[in-house]
Amino acid sequence: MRRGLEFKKKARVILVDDNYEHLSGIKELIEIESDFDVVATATSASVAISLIKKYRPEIVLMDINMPEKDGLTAIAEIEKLDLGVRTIALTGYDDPDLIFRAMKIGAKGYILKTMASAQLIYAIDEVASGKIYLPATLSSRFFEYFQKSFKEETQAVSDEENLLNYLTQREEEVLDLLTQGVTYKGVAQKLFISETTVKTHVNNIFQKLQVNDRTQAVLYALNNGFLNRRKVKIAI
Amino acid sequence: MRRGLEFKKKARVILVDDNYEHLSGIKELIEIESDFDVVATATSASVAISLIKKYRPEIVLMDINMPEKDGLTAIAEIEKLDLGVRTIALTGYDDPDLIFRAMKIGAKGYILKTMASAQLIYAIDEVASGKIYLPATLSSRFFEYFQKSFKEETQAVSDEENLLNYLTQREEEVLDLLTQGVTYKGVAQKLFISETTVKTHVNNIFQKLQVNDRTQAVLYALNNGFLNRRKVKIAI
DNA sequence: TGCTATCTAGACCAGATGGTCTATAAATAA
DNA sequence: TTATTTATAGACCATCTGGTCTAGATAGCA
Repeated sequence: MRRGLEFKKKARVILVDDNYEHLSGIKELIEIESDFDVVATATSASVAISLIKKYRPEIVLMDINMPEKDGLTAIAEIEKLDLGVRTIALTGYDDPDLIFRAMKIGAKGYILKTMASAQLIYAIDEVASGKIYLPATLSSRFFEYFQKSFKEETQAVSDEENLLNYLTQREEEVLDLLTQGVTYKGVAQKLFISETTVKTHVNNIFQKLQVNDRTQAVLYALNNGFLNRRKVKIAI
Repeated sequence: MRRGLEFKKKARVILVDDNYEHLSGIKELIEIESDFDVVATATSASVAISLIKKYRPEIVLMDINMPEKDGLTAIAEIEKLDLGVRTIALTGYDDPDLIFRAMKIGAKGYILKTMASAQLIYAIDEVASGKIYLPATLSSRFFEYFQKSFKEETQAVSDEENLLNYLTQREEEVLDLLTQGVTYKGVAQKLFISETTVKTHVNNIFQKLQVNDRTQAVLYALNNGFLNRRKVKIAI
């Protein structure tokens, strides 16, 4: 009874694991070691989702590695339901990609089955109180992955290689409009220049970016940071 | 002397903080409470960078809030140098946006000035040994921010609103090629169909996506998750 | 069985796009 | 001053793109 006397309602929990033995093990653990209320258990993701709709628990402990519908997809679905249910991913693997994807889709915690039972209870406690919980080791792994994918995306081309840097001011303005799907005629009107001038600029842009048409130019611009002062992509 | 007797080389540290009192305070703390070697200190980011080039320390403790060049920019520059220096951001603010940006550009840790000195030493220890360290509270804040920005991007449009979901299999294939900058002729060749058929598909795509030309179609596709099974954008 | 959706493809045409060449004015750098 | 860069714009032409209409083949559904 870690939390002892208190006024807050006991958090209700649903457990999901395709392994029945493991399921009852965790159930027992939680009931003995904490004052959380295990309102239901499920051995498949689809059953779990209907139980969640029925019981509206605060917390769902979801095994990631399950046949049929996997846990990650299930978590995504639960998040989409937007019932305020907070999901903790539970798995045997500390694969950073798994961790990243789980956190991405909205898991509020991620713990390993090999971790001590106290850590599991602590995690539920933290998540139930509105926090997001990742053990330090997993957090570290997550960030390595996070930074790595970021680096690959952003440092893929240096300033000298980024052909966008060779565009003139006016060419940038034209390209900016092209990336918004504006036609030549539209560009001409917006910039108060003739359509032929637009074409001249566009041809220069093509040459500088080494592309053959507007679509490729737009794609080049989007992929090479033309708007990336505001938005950044992360490889998944 | 937390680490006591050991064979590993003492990690060398450079401290950066525009406040000189604070700087010497931390220096003293590190020298008394740990066996790290403070090889240099700096009160500005630009001085820090030259010191880093000179001393090649393992660790840099960088204050984020400084006049002139701010700490985040400095960290980004240090990362770009690619000297294997591991930087820890040190600041008074637990603003999730700051944390996110720091981790994004490659900071290996982020700690608050208000945190206990033991935590600072622990953070250096962890980072020096190759890990990434974020205290649980900051990590939690980071993830909230991370998930929020993610949700905004991906759930901006529901499935029913996402016109991409109304495309047929074949139309998706065509659009996929268009988003790679392929011409109609190219699409025809790749899909082994006539150019007229491509045009028919493209026209249907335009109608379904309610756009007027290929560029707009490509933009719609990119902005509405056409590739988001692989790549995901995060608002910064 | 008939209805519907999907994929295929042709015809015809207007207009948009892209390629190339030339040329002028203004600003800037050598 | 001269050369270069940038922004402007016209001419000419081939090709690509997009709009509309028709239509056959196939598959699935009611």
